[in-house]
Amino acid sequence: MSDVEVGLSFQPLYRQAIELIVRRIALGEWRPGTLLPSEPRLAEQLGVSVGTIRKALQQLVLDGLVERRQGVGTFVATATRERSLFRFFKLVEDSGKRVMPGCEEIARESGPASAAERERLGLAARERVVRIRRLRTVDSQVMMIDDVVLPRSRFAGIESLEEPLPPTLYDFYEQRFGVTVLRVEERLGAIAAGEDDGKLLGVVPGAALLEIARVAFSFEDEPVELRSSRIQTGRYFYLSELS
Amino acid sequence: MSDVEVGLSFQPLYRQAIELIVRRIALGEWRPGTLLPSEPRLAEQLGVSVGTIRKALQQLVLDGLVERRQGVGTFVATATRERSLFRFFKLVEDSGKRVMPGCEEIARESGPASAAERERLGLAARERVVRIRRLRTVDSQVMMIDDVVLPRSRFAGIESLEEPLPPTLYDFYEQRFGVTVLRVEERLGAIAAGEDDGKLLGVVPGAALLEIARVAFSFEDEPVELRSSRIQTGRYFYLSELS
DNA sequence: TACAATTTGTGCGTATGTATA
DNA sequence: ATATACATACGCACAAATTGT
Repeated sequence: MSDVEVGLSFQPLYRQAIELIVRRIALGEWRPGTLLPSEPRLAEQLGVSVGTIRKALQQLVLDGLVERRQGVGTFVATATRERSLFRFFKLVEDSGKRVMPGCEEIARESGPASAAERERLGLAARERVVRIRRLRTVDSQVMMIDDVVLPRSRFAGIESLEEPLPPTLYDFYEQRFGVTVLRVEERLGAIAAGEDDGKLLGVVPGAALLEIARVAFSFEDEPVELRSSRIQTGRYFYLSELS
Repeated sequence: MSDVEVGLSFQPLYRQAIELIVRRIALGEWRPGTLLPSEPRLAEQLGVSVGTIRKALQQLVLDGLVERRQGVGTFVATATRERSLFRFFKLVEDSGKRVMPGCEEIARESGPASAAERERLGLAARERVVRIRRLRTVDSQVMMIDDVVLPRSRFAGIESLEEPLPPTLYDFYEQRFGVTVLRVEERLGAIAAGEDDGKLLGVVPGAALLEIARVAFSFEDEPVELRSSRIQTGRYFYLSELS
């Protein structure tokens, strides 16, 4: 076994391999969709055995960072529209069928970040954010209001794009701004509909809404998006599967 | 490679090993907490190499069915009170700290299963269920109402136990009835508090509540418990982490 | 305290099967 | 048909953790 002892923080070789590969992806050296070197090549480059590389890549598959196809190779995972939709979108109908809502953008503007936004996005004082409000519709009925908050620093110029943003944002973030969303945290609660939300959703003020407060994280657990969704449940549910 | 072709349904050796081990756990031959044979012994018993057994066991660790400790051995996973609490209990405070609520049982009775209950629990006509209602409290304030529905066939005699059931049920199910919960599905929505719930929770009727409708599954995806929780959010949130 | 036995964790190497271009 | 890539399966050696002597 090679000795790659690194001072106080010893790590197994396959962990070190994981970190090296993740770093090259995070730095943009291997962009989403890129074909990685084959197992023997990677092993040679890193000076470890093929088995060690295999173990590292298998872990990266579990983390969702790469995809492997037998006979083809290992690719950096991409946020396709399909996967972008269903990876983090957990709304289902009564029957259990996944909902695929339409989208209507009704506002987009830049402004100073609030204290709460600065804290949750890790922004410095006086940094600006872009706020986007969109209505999600099913059968031309509004079933959800989405409020997205983005740090302008990471999404430069997004506030002045002419066309409405596409329905699925994470593939758009990736292609347009090089921002990869790896993980989201959602806090769910119930709130009473306010005047505005009630009007948009077509419910009386005070009606019970499901609220999802999401923070999306990229590499190094950097928060890159805040999102608040308010949903008129009854026909739709948030499905959580735990094991 | 050994030929273990099984007619039309070929499976890799490590998959077959997984199935054999799972079966012995599901049948109760290896009960929770049991020390499994060592890797070499398992390999010998199943007639495969140690590496194949290792791959199988690693997958079972990911599935949460076994736990491995270096220098000691591999154990069938047990639903300890600790893990029973936090594995499927996703309520957190504003700060992100996990909530550890108290528990007060206020009703337990046997009755005929409704059509919906029969369907979701996979019961035959005229089968009976046991219904348990409990209040979950924080700082002597009721923050959640839990309604648990169990098939009497799997939990014989639970309706006539004298003492109130323990706060964490899944370890109790396991020790007392040999029922192992492997997975839960939860559907979350917002509802308006009714008269009864409002009184118990100390909120006005019509207030927004978070409702969690859970189905718990055991081996072979057999549903073994229904649970409906209604929560007064504001101070508490349901935390969902997706990656 | 020291030592030995046992068990899993890590790492290497090789051969063969299967899917893809 | 050939070459390439990942998937499966086998074997071995040593490290690290634990337990009992």
